[in-house]
Amino acid sequence: MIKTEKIERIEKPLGGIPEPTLRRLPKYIELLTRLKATNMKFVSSNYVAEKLNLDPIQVRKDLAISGTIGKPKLGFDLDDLLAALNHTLNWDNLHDAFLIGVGSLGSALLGYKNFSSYGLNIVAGFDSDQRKVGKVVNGIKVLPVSKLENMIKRMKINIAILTVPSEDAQEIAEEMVEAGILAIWNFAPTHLKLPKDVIVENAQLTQSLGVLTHKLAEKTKKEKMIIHNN
Amino acid sequence: MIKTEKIERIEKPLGGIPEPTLRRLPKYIELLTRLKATNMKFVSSNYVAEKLNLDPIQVRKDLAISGTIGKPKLGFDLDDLLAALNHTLNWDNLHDAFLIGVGSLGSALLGYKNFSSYGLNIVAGFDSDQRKVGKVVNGIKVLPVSKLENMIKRMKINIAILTVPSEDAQEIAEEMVEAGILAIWNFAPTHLKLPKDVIVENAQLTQSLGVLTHKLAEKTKKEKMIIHNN
DNA sequence: TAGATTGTTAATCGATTAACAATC
DNA sequence: TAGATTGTTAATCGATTAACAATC
Repeated sequence: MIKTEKIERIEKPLGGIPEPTLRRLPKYIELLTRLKATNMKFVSSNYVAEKLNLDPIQVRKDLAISGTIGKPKLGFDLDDLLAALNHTLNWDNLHDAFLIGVGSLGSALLGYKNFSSYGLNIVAGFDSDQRKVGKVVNGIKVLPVSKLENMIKRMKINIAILTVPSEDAQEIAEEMVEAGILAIWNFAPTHLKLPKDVIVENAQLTQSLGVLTHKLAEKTKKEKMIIHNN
Repeated sequence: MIKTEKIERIEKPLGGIPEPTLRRLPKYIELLTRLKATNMKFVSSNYVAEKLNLDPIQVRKDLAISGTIGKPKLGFDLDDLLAALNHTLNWDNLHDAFLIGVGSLGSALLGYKNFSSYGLNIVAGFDSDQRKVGKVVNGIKVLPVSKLENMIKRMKINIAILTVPSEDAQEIAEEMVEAGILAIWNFAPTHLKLPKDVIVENAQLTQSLGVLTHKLAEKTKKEKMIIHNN
């Protein structure tokens, strides 16, 4: 009994930020970065809400979790707010990462220069295709996947970007977990079944596409109904 | 008064599926497709829940919205269920789409053969770079972006995949809306401000990356606390 | 039949929205 | 000061989870 209480008291403040809030933070960061470039110094929750089509109260609640305190009548200090939000997402320091699967998507990601703004530093690519091994794609070397486990251990890599075909994803993921990987950013459209202490985030391309095609069907249906009602 | 009531009665059943449910549907489809390949004929909500780390009750509620009725003791007919889920997402018929921005990510997407499983058929690419125009990338022709508006109108294209740099995204999106586009799948990490009847789905790479890096920070922090407590 | 599984109705939980006092 | 904006506390809403009856 006493033990349970203790655990709850320790864990509660840690998993503190609601995931919907967490998913909105990058939107704030993106907007604020744009505003900063125009030399704006303060920004109000109303302004942010209007630009992002959100509710001002929600914006204030969201921004509050970063710990920044706004000034009545003025709003939030742009620099402070940006720094705090970036810190909340852990985007203010770099994490080395491996990318596994140097196909067309993997190569595109290797070429994406902006990952450093998001705390990500890709240090090597891996592929099982001998023809790709040894190549340098956008300045990043491609190594044989056989060396993956060893390199994760040796370099103490925490983050893996998984861009292999669906069929190979589960197996490689398990290997990496074995080697001590802490987080996997999964681009393969398949569910990875791994120990629950491993952080898995799915890039979820099919998810957002599904929402889009479904909404489109609804919209078309609705328009047809309106026509029939006239 | 009477008018408002009428609108509500018409709209309620249309926007019926909760978005969290909608976002889980692709996961079900992916799993069921794999099971189908093993010649399984029936599947229970418990089995699905176990494979996807979900709650069985939630799975049953989710599957119910597709209209499929399960058989007590047996579960759901795999083929029926798959067909119904694909229909719910509108993945059972093809939609022509344009892709705008044939950079490395855009090219990677042009090469992605599986979009047809998701109801998507990319018929042309567009780019503002004269050197890319005229090229054929993975069988898909690249046209000048100056022709975009006209082609959307002429071919009655409903879906656009937007893979241009952030700075250009808003302007091109507005152009496409002008031309009558109904839905935009946005890969640019910027918020598009458009009339609210336009369907915008963000690929949200930064969102999922943000969740990952945040959770990683929490995890590391927690582990440090545990060490200090020992 | 007994047992497994579905599907529905009710309870709980958490996020969003509203109301309002505090403050520059 | 008056007015705009913040931040907190309460109310509402919707999704998840629980309980249980129905059925093969």
